Amino acid sequence: MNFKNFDLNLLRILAALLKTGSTTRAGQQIGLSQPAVSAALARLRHALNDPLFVRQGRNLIATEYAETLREPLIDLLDQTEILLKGPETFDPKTDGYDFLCSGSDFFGELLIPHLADHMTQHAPLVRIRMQAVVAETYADPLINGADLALLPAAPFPKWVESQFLFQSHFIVIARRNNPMLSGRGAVKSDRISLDAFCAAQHVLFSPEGKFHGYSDAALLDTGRSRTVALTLPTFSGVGNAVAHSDMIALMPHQMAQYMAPRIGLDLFQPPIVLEPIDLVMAWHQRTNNSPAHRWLRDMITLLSKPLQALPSRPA
DNA sequence: CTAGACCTCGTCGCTAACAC
DNA sequence: GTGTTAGCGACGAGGTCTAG
Repeated sequence: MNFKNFDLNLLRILAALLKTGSTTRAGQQIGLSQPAVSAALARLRHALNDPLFVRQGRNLIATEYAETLREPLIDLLDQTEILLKGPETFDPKTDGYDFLCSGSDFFGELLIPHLADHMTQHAPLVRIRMQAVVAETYADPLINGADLALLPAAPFPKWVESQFLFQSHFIVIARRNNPMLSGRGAVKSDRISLDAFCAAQHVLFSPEGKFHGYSDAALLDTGRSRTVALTLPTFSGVGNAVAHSDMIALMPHQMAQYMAPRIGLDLFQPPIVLEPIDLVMAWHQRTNNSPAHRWLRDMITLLSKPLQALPSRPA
């Protein structure tokens, strides 16, 4: 036989014939008419160079060769069916999976600890590698193999799926009793004056090391500008730099409220209107139907809900 | 009940045009 | 250069009918 030309669909029909011993019943079992099964049997006989079945009264009796095929063929088809179906479920209690996630320390500080807690209790065999965002475009982590990227909403390519998680407002952070601000009449939790904002040196979160953030464009609309003296690739680095200097920074309100009591920061409303940013999770379309990936996305969605509830005005 | 004759229609492979 | 889509013809699977 020539395996290259062999129609593997005939194996399904042969298995049905072996099970039923009748072209009529085999057809009923697999959804073909009797003549169609008969024709398929003729093709099988020609391809395998064996009569396969000999008619005996009202039944077809399998030849010795056909009998040798019975068990391995049925096993093979059962295994093929399981293979093509793929995993239908993911049980985090018993199934393992290694995920690669990409996101800033904003997520590392505020979201991942809750995920870690959930993993120890409910998903002991799941492992997550969290990598920092260092990317030219937001789709880069997914191109480079990340299963999930946590990042600001952006115009993603068609092959990227995304889901909104929560919104974040930028607020100003400064070290406690920063003389640059207290001398200018700023009161904690109040709106910082535009003059004080522009006079201060700024720390900027920028994984790419750029000296311009999205707030600079908004500032430019008012005809003013600021001085970015330092950029850092992590929000915790920005917070610490501000806590140990007279520099100030803009920071997502959830992160600022998390860090303020820990390292001694005062929080202020910015002097200009800054549109809130949408934080999303993004993933490659190829993992849309993966039960394991869906479990992870559901967990991220669930655990990020408290972050949406945090008020944007400092207390 | 099987299997051959004949018919219909879907699929496959090839080519060309087009988009990126 | 590569991938996608449309158009076309050839082929074959599967249907009905029917003889054995």
